[in-house]
Amino acid sequence: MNETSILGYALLGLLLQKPRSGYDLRKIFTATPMRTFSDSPGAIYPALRRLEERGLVRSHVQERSGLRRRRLFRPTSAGVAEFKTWQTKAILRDDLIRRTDELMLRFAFMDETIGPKKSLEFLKALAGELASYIPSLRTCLGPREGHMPLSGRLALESGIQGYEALLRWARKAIAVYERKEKGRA
Amino acid sequence: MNETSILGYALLGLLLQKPRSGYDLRKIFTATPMRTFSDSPGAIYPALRRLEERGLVRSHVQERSGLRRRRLFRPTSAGVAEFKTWQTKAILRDDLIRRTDELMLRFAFMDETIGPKKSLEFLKALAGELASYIPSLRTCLGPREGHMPLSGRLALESGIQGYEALLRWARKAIAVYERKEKGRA
DNA sequence: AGGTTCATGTAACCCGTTACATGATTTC
DNA sequence: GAAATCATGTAACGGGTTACATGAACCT
Repeated sequence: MNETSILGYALLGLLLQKPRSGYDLRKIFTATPMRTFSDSPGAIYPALRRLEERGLVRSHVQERSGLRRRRLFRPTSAGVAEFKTWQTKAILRDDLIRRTDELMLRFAFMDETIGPKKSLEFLKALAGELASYIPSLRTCLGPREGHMPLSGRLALESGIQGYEALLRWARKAIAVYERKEKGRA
Repeated sequence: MNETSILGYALLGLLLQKPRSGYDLRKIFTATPMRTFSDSPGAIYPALRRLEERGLVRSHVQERSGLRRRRLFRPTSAGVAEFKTWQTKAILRDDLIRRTDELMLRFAFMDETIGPKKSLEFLKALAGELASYIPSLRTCLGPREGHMPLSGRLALESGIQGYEALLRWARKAIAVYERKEKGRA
C-alpha cells in the first residue's frame, strides 16, 4: 500500500470542503488557480479510485431528476486523519528544494482542518527553515560566481529570489495571524 | 520516439559545457543548486541511455591508469540542435503555470549555447508573458476572496507574489543585458 | 582487513500523460 | 438534428522513485 500522491491530497482537501464528483474536481483544476494540477480524467478518476481503495474517501451515486447521475465523493474519518497528519508533519530542507508546491497545498487547507493556531505554527516553521536555507544557498554559489556564464548566474539568482519572496510572504502571513489572535484576545 | 524529458535537457545542457560521466552528473545534482533534479542512478543512467538511443549524445569508455574506467558522454550535433530548438521555442501561458522550472533551465544555459542576444529576447518574452498573466490571476481570485478561508487566500497570494518576484527578476536581468550591450557598443 | 569513495547499472512499481470511448442532457 | 456540455471511465506508454547489486581503487 503506497503513499498518497500530491494529487491525492489535493483531491482530499477539496472533498473536505464539501462532497464533490470527479467532474466537479476536474472543473476546479481547469478554472481556478489550482490549475497547476492536471484536469485530465486519466489522472483524476484513477486517483479517486485509489483513495477509495485505501479507505480515505467513500462514494455513492447521486440520482438526480433530469440531470445525469453522478458519483459523489466524501472523505472518511481515516481520510481526514491522514490529511491532517500530512499537513502537520515536519518541514524538511528537501521540501523546500523539491516540493514547495506540496508545502503550499498543505497550508492552503489548514484553517479549515486544523485551525489558525496550527496554520501559524506551520508558517513559523516554514519561515525558520527558509531563513536558514537561503544563506546556505548564497554561500554555496558565491565562490562559483566568477567562472559562470551570466545566464547561469542569473538563473540561480532567480531561485534565491524566489525563496526570499516566499520568506517575505511567510512573515507577512505570520503577522496577519498574530494580529488576528490579538484582536480576539 | 518520445520527447526528451526535463531531466534529459538538464543532462544535455551540462554535457554541452564539457564531456562528463554519469557519476559526474550525479554529483552535480547532489552538490550544487541543481539539486532540484534527482541524483538517483535509476533516473540518470536510463536517461543517458535514452539520449544516446535518440542520437543526442555519444559515449565512449575512458580508460585511466589507476582509476576505474568510466563512460564519458558528449552531445552530438543533433543533440546541440535539439537543445537550441527547445531553448528557443515560444513561451506559453502553460509554461508559466506548470513548468517554471523548465523555463529557468532553458535560460540557464543560454549564454553558452545561443548567446546573450537570444538570452535577452527570452527574458523579454518571459517578462511580457508574466506581465499579462499576473493581472489575470488577480482578477480571477479577487471576487472569490470574500468567502475563502484565510490560509487558502494566503496560499493563492503566495503564488501571485512568486510570479511578481519572477517578473522583477526578469526586468533586472533585462537591464543587466542591456547595460552590457551598450557597454560593448 | 574493512570502510569509503568511485562508478555503473538493473528491476519492480507507481503514477501522470495522452488518447480514445461512451452516453445522457441541454441548447440552438 | 447537431453541437456543446455534463459525466465517467479505460488503456498504452513512459519516466521517475526506490531499492538492490556489483565491483574497483583508495585510505587507514
